[in-house]
Amino acid sequence: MSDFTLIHQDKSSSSRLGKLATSRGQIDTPCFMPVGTQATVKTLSPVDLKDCGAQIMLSNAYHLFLRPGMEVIRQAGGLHKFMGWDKPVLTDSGGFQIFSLALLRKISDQGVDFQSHIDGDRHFLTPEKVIEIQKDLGSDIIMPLDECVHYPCTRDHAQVAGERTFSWAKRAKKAKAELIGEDSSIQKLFGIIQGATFEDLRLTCAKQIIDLDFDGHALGGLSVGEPKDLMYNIARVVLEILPPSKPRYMMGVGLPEDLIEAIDLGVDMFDCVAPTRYGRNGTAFTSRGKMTVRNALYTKDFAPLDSACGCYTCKNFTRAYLRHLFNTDELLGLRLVSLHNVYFYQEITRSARKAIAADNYKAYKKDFLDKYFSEECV
RNA sequence: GGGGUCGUAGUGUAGCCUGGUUUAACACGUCGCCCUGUCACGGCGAAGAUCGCGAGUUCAAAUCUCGUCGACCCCG
Repeated sequence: MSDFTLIHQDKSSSSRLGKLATSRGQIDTPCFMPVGTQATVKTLSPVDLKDCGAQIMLSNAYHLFLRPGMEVIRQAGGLHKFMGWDKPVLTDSGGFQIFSLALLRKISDQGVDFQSHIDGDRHFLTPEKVIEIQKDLGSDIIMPLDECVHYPCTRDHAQVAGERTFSWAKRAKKAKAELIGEDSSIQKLFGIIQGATFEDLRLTCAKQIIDLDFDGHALGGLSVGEPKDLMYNIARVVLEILPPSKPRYMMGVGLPEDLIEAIDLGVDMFDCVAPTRYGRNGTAFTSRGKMTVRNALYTKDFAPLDSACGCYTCKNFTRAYLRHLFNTDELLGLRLVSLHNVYFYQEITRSARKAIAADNYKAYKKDFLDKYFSEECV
């Protein structure tokens, strides 16, 4: 019996409705995972997240390994207890940090020699070590160490990174079997497909990863600066050959329009810092597009951020008030807009699931994008 | 009446002593753009000032001199 159940395949698109079973509850897909790198989704409490409808959150093995360190997490009784979140958690391995903190690393086939961005201490991360860390974290879905490349990137470099990612995937799979066991109901291990923007490399990587029989498949290394049509094209090409019986996770994506596009192509899971980072920087995502909350335009605007939204922020506060909070550097502003944005993202997946169930995804998508990119602001 | 301090973008200031390297700087405010597996309450940019007004000195004045107007302070 698989932990992932494909409930319905939309007849108007490649979008799918599914359920992913974990020991901490089921996740309806398509789903969006708010990012809580430091064992917290910045400014939001677990109660806030649940109120938004978040079913799973993402955290990060690399960051937690450095701080507070695994001894603290072990003594706390695992990551869930440590941060007071009892729903599923997916942890990223730190593969992306190799990419984003590139100045502080040396990659070899054996692993990654990192210098901590916090105190300069050196650490050596291997595929095995990363599995061990995530075992101790106790996250419900764990990710193998991978190598992400920048865009643009040469074919040779992309090929080397893809091959290394594959060889690390094999080691991760083996380490998981040895350290945690084969039982996927405790912790699932997804395989990450790299290959940059080269279709043939992506397909090769995908086939290799598929053969290793992971619990799910992840598209890595996308949305790193490549044009959108390239990103969607690569996603489409890879998704076409992924087995429908397993969940597909598009790592680090994306903006609202990206979710809408990728769901159309058959992606089931997403994570992105956008709702929280944009929220902290004063941009709200609304059904009518992005809104820069601090603009003077809203000084005396006593409407909610989005009149179509049912979140706590929209039910209780006005644009004028939120603008005031940002203008005065009050912390509540960061929190209220982050809350709204996370709710908005959850609402996208909720309504997408409804549309898929009704075989109506294409119409839903068109309606969403028409409104989102329409010129009317209010 | 006498003496003094000060007048530079919407606001608050720097520059003035030791004129030119000033396309007059900075902060806040205003406006715009950016952020995609978070070293990120972050990053980038734009508009906005005939330097109170007038005259003089000088090759050259926000800067020196004189006058004038205005604000404030002290002494009568």
